[in-house]
Amino acid sequence: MSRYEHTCMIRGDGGQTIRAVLDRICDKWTLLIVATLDQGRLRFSELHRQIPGISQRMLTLTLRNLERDGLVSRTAFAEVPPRVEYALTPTGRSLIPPALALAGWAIEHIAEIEASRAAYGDRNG
Amino acid sequence: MSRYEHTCMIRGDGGQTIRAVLDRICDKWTLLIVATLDQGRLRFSELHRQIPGISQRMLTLTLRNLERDGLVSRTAFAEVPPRVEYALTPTGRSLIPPALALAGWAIEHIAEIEASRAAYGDRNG
DNA sequence: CCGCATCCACCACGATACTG
DNA sequence: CAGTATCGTGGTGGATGCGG
Repeated sequence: MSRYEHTCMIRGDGGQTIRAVLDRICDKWTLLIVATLDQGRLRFSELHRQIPGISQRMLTLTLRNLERDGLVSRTAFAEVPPRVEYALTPTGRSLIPPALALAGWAIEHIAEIEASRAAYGDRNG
Repeated sequence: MSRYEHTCMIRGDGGQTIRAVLDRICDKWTLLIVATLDQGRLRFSELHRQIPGISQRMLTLTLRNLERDGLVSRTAFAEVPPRVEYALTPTGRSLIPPALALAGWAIEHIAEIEASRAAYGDRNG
């Protein structure tokens, strides 16, 4: 089976499936949160500390979406002060390997991509 | 080396590298175009036909960005009527395997994600 | 055939302030 | 501590029409 036939996995249904997932994981913070939770259970404030630049709002929103999609579990404790812990579900953990594949590609090629972009910017606007 | 240490590839520099790549490939059409070009050289109109739903504008825009980043090469022929062919560069081809990894995950888990989403929607708004 | 220009709707995201 | 509410904004992408 050629690689071209494999890419039917991507083009398959007109891109519906792949794009459904891209819409899910390709926002600004999702992958970062999933990678951070690979450490294990973390509290809201710990996540907030470990992910530089994220706002409370986006952390809350992204975690809600991840919970809704079954990638992250949320456990609230009835204490004072309140405590909430987040952890990856098995489905969430299964996202890590393909995410690492993508990250590996990123690290390997980001330099030449930016070089090409700079060169193109010189030739044009 | 534990998997947690691997995820440092993602969290590494505060997410700068991984997000630079996500910003590049996670728009609506990039991955679909790259997968389609895995067949080989294709003309503009052939791409337009093979990717259902894409507008001329977005096809042009996305191809320009891919060319700028060195993932796609563009060859224009001085003919009447005009003919332009697009093909993956080696860098562009190298994106296919990680993209397939992600697509594989998508196909494997999209059903349970949507089920979880539906169940969540029932429990809430 | 291939593409650019313009206009416009939407929404992801950030900043800020407030609550149990 | 762990959120919610509200407002403002830039950018993405769709529709349409024109140009080489």
